[in-house]
Amino acid sequence: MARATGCNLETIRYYEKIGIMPDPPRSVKGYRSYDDAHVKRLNFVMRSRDLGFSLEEVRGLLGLVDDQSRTCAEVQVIAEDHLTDVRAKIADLKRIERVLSDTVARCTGDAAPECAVIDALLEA
Amino acid sequence: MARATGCNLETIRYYEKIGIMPDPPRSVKGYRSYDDAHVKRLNFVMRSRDLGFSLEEVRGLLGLVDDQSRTCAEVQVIAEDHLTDVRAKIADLKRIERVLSDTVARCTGDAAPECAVIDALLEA
DNA sequence: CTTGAGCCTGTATCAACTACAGACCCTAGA
DNA sequence: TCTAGGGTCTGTAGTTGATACAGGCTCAAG
Repeated sequence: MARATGCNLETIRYYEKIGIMPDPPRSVKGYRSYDDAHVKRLNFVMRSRDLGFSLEEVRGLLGLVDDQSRTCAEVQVIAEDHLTDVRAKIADLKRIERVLSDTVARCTGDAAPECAVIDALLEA
Repeated sequence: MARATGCNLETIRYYEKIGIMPDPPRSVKGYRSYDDAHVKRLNFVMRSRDLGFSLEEVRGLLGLVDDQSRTCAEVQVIAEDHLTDVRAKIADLKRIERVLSDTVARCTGDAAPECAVIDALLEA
C-alpha cells in the first residue's frame, strides 16, 4: 500500500496505531494485507493532510464519511473552521515576509559588521 | 525577566537549557538574577522567533551578534534563506486556500448527506 | 505563625511523523 | 541446498518549540 499510495510505510503503521486506519487482516505469518477500501481511505487521509487538516480534523471527517446520516452542514463547519485557520496563517506569513524583505533589502551584503537585519532585531 | 519581556517563564528556562540564553548568575538561595544584557538578548530571540526564524537560525544569528568580526554578508545569507522558506510556505498555503474555498463554496450546507468537500477528498 | 505567591529542578506531554534496533520471512541465484 | 538481499514485523527513541505539571524550597504580608 505504501507503493500504491506513495505514503511512507511507517506513516501507514502510525495511522493504524492511532486509529486513523483500521487494523488490517493479517496473513498466517502476520503480514498486513490491504484491499481497495484501505487504499481509498488512506488516499482520503493523504488528501486531507495535504490540504492542511490536522489528524484530529481528519478523524472528524472520517467519522462523517463512515456515518451514513452525516450532513453536508457538519462537514462544512469543519472545512470553514480550517479555512479560517489557513487564512490567518497566510496573513501572519505575509506580515513576516514584508518585514523580512524590507529589512534584507537594506543589507549591503558586504564584509562590514554593520547589518540592517541585526539592527532591526536588536531594536525594539 | 518574564514580566519585563512578556516571555513565558518556562520558555526562558528552556532557552537556558538549550544554550540560547546563558546561565545567569544565582543568588545565595539559587534564584536566577538577570541584568539588562539578558533582557536585551531575550528580546532579540523573541523578535527573531516572531519573524519565524527557527531556534537553530536564532542560534546562528546570536553567534554572529556575539562575534565582533561578523559581516553583513553572513547575516544576509541566513535572512534570505529564511525569506525563501517563508515565501514557499505562503505559496503552499495559498494553494490550499484556493482549493479549500472553491470546494466549500460548492457546499449546500444543508442536512443532506451529499457534500462537495467529502466528494473532493474521496476523488483523486 | 500562617497563607499565598514565587522560584527551583526534573520529567512528561503535545503534533505528526521519522528512524532506528533486532527479529523474522521470503525469493532468486549459485 | 545454501546464502544473500530485500521485505516485513514490533517496539522504542528522536525531532521542534515549547508547555504543564509534581514536589519542594523560600519569602513577604497580615
